[in-house]
Amino acid sequence: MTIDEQIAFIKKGAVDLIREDDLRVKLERAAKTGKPLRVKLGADPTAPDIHLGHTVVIRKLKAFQELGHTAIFLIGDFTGLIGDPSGKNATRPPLSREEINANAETYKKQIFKLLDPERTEIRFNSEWMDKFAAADFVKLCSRVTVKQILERDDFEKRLREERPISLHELLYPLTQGFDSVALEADVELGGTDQKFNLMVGRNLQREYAQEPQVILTTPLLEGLDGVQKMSKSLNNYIGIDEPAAEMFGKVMSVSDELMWKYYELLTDVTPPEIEQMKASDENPRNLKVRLAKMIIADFHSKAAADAAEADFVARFVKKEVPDEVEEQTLAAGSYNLAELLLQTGLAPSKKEAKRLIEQGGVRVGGEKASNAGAEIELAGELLLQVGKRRFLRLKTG
RNA sequence: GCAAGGGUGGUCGAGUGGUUAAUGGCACCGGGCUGUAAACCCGGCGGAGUAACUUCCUACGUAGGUUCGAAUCCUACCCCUUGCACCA
Repeated sequence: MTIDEQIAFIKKGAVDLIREDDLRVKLERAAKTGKPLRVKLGADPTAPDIHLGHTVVIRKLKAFQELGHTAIFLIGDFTGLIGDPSGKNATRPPLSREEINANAETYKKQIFKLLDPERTEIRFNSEWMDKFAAADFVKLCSRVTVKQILERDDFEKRLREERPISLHELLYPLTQGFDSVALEADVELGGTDQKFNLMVGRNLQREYAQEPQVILTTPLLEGLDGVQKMSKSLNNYIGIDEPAAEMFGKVMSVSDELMWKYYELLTDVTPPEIEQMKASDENPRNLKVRLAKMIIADFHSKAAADAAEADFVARFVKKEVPDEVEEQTLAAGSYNLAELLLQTGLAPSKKEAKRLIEQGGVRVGGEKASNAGAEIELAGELLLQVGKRRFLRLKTG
């Protein structure tokens, strides 16, 4: 790839690139000297449960890696003690070393679905911050002015609204910025909400006589609802550990409109190709199927993607029973239907079981059940279905 | 420590003595329709028992109290937010 092509590849879907010229210089030098760039991405040490929203920026890290550069995945175990100021959370309870290590392992397991472990450094900022004496910290603080820190939007806003800001919150951007100095980062990635912190890193590096890092920010990805950002707490996310079939269904439930953004941020399809698809009169459903399969292939495999599609078609389009059905074994005999649903976990309570039956959502052996009090004779195999997507094969034993 | 405001079901948020398992939105579940687990429409959405229900139990921060009756009033306590004071 030429340098221009590399830049285009890196820029795709990004919001800020500061500065493109600096990036060009760095890329050219790396090409000439053969010395890869050090590209940093910071993460919280709290329970990692990566979803597609997080992968937008991770894919950028991957992009650099594919161009031959070094990915640095920084786990902010020290900064985690502060917590990125959102105006809401104060100091967080410190995690134990064991918890941090366990979380780091989970991170690795998840990010290596995308990244190449051979070319990824996993680092912790406690590595250098724990060695910081109070005097060192004072020195660090002397490198920036209060005014500079208060420029951060949410600080500025809180100040204006006369809401409190704890002193330690001001230290967060500073500490994160210093990580870039410690790591000698050439590039730092982050979501748009990280822009200020990334800029502080740039400024601090200048203070410490390093070449300032290039910063690249990525947009927040909307979740399945198409409105709010993808997040676990809003339950509108697709987790990268989810089964392929689950991912497929979730992607298919994304609106036609949002599908384009997913193409842009979650695949390597180029902007011209995306435009071409938009212009074609292809059924959007088929384009969405393609999207779903690409995403699944990243986290599972091509084969799993094909299987997920087949399963989806069978289950929702043809309304067939899927190939793989969970099984449970019960003693032969007579069972009250509502109780059976409760016992097998298909319904959380008897009342819910009755509701499901009354609303026509339950099938027993393929037949729609209408009587919640029905006695079911269990001998041999019996297929239970609740709704369109929950199946259970009962066996006697 | 003082003062003010607040703690309601998965969530947000009404309700300020009596059809209150508690309006409404969101989320979620089932059904219909469809190119889709989209949109839209319909139904449901604490639990238990019943053939059924104007049945029973549990629930509005915690513990008591007033009352025929309280999420709603009183007392104590806990927690959250904000301001002030103390300190400097």
